[in-house]
Amino acid sequence: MPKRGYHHGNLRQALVEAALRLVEIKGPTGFTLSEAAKQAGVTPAAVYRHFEGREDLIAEAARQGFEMFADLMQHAYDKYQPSALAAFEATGRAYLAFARKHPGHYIAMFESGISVNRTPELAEVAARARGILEQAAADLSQHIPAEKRPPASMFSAHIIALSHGVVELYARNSPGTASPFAPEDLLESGIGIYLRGLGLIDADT
Amino acid sequence: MPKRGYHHGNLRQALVEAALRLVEIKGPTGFTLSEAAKQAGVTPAAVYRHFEGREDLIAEAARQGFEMFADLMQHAYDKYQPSALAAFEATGRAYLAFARKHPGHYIAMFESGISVNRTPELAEVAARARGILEQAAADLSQHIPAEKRPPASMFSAHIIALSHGVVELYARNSPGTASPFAPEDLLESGIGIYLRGLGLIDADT
DNA sequence: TGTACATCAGTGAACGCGCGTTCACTGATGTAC
DNA sequence: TGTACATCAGTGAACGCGCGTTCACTGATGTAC
Repeated sequence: MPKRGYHHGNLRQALVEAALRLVEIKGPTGFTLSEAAKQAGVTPAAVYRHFEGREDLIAEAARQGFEMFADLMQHAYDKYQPSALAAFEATGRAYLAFARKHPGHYIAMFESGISVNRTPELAEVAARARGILEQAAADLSQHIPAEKRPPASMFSAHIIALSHGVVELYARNSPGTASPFAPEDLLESGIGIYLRGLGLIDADT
Repeated sequence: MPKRGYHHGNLRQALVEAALRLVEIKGPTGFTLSEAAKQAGVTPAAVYRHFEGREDLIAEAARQGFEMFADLMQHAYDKYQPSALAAFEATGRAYLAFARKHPGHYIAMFESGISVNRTPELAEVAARARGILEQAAADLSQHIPAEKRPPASMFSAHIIALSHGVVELYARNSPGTASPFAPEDLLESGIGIYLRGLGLIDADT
């Protein structure tokens, strides 16, 4: 029974976690293969037993991020069924919550410069995450009169863009860009106004 | 009459432009002082006659970007006066237009990792740009009944976030992230729905 | 249970590279007379 | 207009550094008998 690997135990995952820590603290540029190896208590060369190279390591960090992200989305979506509206709002909130809770993953996914099409696995899990938001938007779109109904994937694109913008501009510790609003409030109110604009919630709230 | 500088003519600006080109083509990481110098036909050491170092060079590129950005915003705002609504919409559109037209500047400003508080000049011009959007939002907010009027700076934050999100996620040449919508349409429709949500434009459009 | 062997995760040294930065210099340009 | 001088933009060589990657190796672990 091979309870542990050789020597280190689980170096592969330790390297991913070191990379996440680096990227979180020092930004997308701050990650280097050598430093990640050092933090995992290992020689840079050891990394090549588990990854093809620098890019492959950060891509794995991003993949794990998308996996968690998609799970979180799915959970938020399921939890508020069968209300299309509540489910849609919840997936939007889950976006920001994820960025707050897992900044390293978020950076690896969206700011590290790796392409989502780097590997089929990465593309697949990213598509899964996007698919959930689009499903929520499609559910919601049922409640809009067919003749004035814009495409559902447009809704989700709007919400993703708004969420991403809030994260990048207001939820980062950019010194001096301090907004008087908490990112959560900003996103919540923005989504609220948007949904009112779709005629899906009352105007007098 | 010193019509030109020594030797090169206007190395300072040539270096800024080389940096912009690099950052546009190879991303925020792709810029190096040495490469910028090389592209300007000059030794890396020459850069130090005009800038304190690498950071100072990219910061100047960002500063010039914010200057143009603020001018563009101001122009969009002025052009559609006295209609608060048209002016607000126009500043939103100007955001995306700027990102499209000056990708190098945009990257230097928002993706290069330099802080807007690096120098007072940079902070000042960034504040000027933000101020125009907030003014447009404040004008607009006059048209909302006072008792149900959210703070104006919240409007502008929503629009900035949405615009930034659209740029980052849909207006970049990220292979495979291709959306079925043109970024301009996405932003236009998003702002439209948002303004409807504020009760500022008719619901039946 | 004990021993001989095979596996392979991690080592340590080395590589070539481009980076940002420094320094004494040189030589083209502008200026004073 | 011509000459001597001062200025200072850009040079070229050098630096120390950390990077990603390669390679032959070693020695701990797992396995066969």
